[in-house]
Amino acid sequence: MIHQRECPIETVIHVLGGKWKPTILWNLVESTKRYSDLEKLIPDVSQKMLTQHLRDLEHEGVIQRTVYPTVPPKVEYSLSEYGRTLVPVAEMMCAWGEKHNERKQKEPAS
Amino acid sequence: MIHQRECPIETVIHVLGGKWKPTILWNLVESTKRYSDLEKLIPDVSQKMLTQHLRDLEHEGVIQRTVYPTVPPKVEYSLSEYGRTLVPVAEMMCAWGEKHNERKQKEPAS
DNA sequence: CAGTATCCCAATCGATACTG
DNA sequence: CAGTATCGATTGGGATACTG
Repeated sequence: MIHQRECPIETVIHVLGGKWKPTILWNLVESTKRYSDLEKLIPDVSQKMLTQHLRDLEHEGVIQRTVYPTVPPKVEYSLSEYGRTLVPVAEMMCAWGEKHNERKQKEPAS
Repeated sequence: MIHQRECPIETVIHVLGGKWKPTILWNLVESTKRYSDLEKLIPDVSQKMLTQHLRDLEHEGVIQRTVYPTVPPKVEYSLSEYGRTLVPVAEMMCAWGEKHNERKQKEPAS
């Protein structure tokens, strides 16, 4: 992947743009969650995508991964302080998205 | 494509998430542009993608397409009033994206 | 001028099976 | 419990050629 991002909007889309990334984010806003919690909270996500998205978000510094070296293993995911700076952006996107969805329902023709 | 959008963030990503869509949007914020203007302003976009993205944005109601039935044809694209409601959202995304890009440059390690 | 049409490659995502 | 590995289907995007 080329890491010249002319447009910073693409950066946000890159960070948030994965099928389950927004959902993961919302779930971690409330509180820290274990891997298995996220699996239950997001029933339709495959293990592959959940793991991949968690790794991506971790790499971007948005979430933190904490491993407890116990048997069986315990891994917790939480929003980092930095990740919380993304929340207002996500909320603004969410607000526009909601209005847009309503609008599209009202005018199927145009 | 399934049009159930559980998360409205995905809606925004769907509207703005195409390789050249943000760029197209920025170019239309200033003023109305002709198809050929956009081709010149965005040299790396292929005709296929430019046309496709313009159609997408038009379908979402973000831009307006005006055809002048002259020979040769003249087609103008402009941001709709509705499309302008998306600009503040895009700007907020842009601001976060810029900071994020700076951050990533500063800490290549972690 | 403003597009279409076609072919092809790369990335994304899902399903399934397996493991420290 | 928390993953990894592999395969295959779908989608996004680029290159080229052609048209009302």
